[in-house]
Amino acid sequence: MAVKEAGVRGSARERLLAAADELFYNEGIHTVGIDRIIEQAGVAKASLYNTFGSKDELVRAYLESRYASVTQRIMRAVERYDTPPERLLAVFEGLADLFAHDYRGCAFARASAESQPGDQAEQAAAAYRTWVRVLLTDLATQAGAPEPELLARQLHLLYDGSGQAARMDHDPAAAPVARATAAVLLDLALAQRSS
Amino acid sequence: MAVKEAGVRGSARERLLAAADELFYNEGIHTVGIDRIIEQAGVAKASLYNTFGSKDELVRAYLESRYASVTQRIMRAVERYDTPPERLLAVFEGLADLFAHDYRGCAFARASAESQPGDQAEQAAAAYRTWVRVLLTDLATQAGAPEPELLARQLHLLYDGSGQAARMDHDPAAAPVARATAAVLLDLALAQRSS
DNA sequence: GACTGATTAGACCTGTCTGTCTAGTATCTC
DNA sequence: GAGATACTAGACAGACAGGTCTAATCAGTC
Repeated sequence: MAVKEAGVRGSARERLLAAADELFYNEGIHTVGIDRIIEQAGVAKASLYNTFGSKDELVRAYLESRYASVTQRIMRAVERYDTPPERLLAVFEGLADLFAHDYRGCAFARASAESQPGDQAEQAAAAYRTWVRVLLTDLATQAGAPEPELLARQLHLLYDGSGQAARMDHDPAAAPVARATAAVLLDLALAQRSS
Repeated sequence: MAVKEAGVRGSARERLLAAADELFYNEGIHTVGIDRIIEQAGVAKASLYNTFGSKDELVRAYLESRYASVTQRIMRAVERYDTPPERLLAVFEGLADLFAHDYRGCAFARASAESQPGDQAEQAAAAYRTWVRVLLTDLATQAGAPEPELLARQLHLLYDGSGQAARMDHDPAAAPVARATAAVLLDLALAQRSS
């Protein structure tokens, strides 16, 4: 029965990744042991080690899949709009979407809080932060901001801050507040351009 | 010799707390074992358990001491000024001071990332966040903001965001950027009042 | 100098962690 | 039906965690 159900749910790799995604994200990487993972995945321990080789490698795969799903969610929100200013502010609508689904904070910041300097978690976090910053800078440029790097930096503060607030205060409304604040800063930047 | 040196450095409790403060903050609570703590403190294991009773209690004391030192540092910056708008923005100067000294992110967010829901770390984090929010709201009210709660909320986003940026991007300059952005939002709020 | 209380080093206990290994079973292909 | 492949359960090893305990040592007090 367990096997049949497993067959329905997908390959051992997929089930392990799904279990890791949920448990690592919700409870922390150090806190969650291999046994918890394989129990939740409904998979034998040997399957985990045949598929991933080590817990470290499973963590790597978990962070990679988080990166893909988060960036995809943000991009989906951006692509709903056509004009550059709308697209820039849509980043915060992507965050709102993120916060609405069992949000427990930035996965990379969480992982980084448990990792040693130079660890794979720090590298994943750095890649994610670069992605966000480049996205914001590009969209700010396209929107016509006179100093796109500065605006991107300000919006990145709001981006990070809203994630922290959503997590620590259990307050998903941090996203619309950040969006509204970003809109104020954007308007101001565009007004300065024409003066 | 070790004993003499210990005598110079303070009581066992102080040394344990100092070691916990450094190791827990820099490397994480789960990652750092009791043995690392007592080695760094130059103290016997029995002394730790006589003084604190358990690792959990040491963690509690560590978070309490962090709360005291962080809030104190912010307040010192605020009290350097007399006028309410300056005092409000001085919060970000307190952050700059914080970021300048081996900053590794918000200690409460870090601890919370490793903790179970309802844990002592979450309670400490909630207390800290309430303290920040109340401080910002009070200062915004005194500065004459027409909607002090809204302004405080916006500034709290910048507060959190600058901490995240300082930590993840190794960029202490996030504090002055946040301060400048906060100044823009404050000016705008005060301008709306008189219109 | 004897007593008290705090502190020391470190052996030790118990539980849990990651990771390995064995032996058996289900499924699919030829 | 035979063989290959992927998976299963679970025992096991070695390292390390938090925590306890013993015996010795030191400082201060009478």
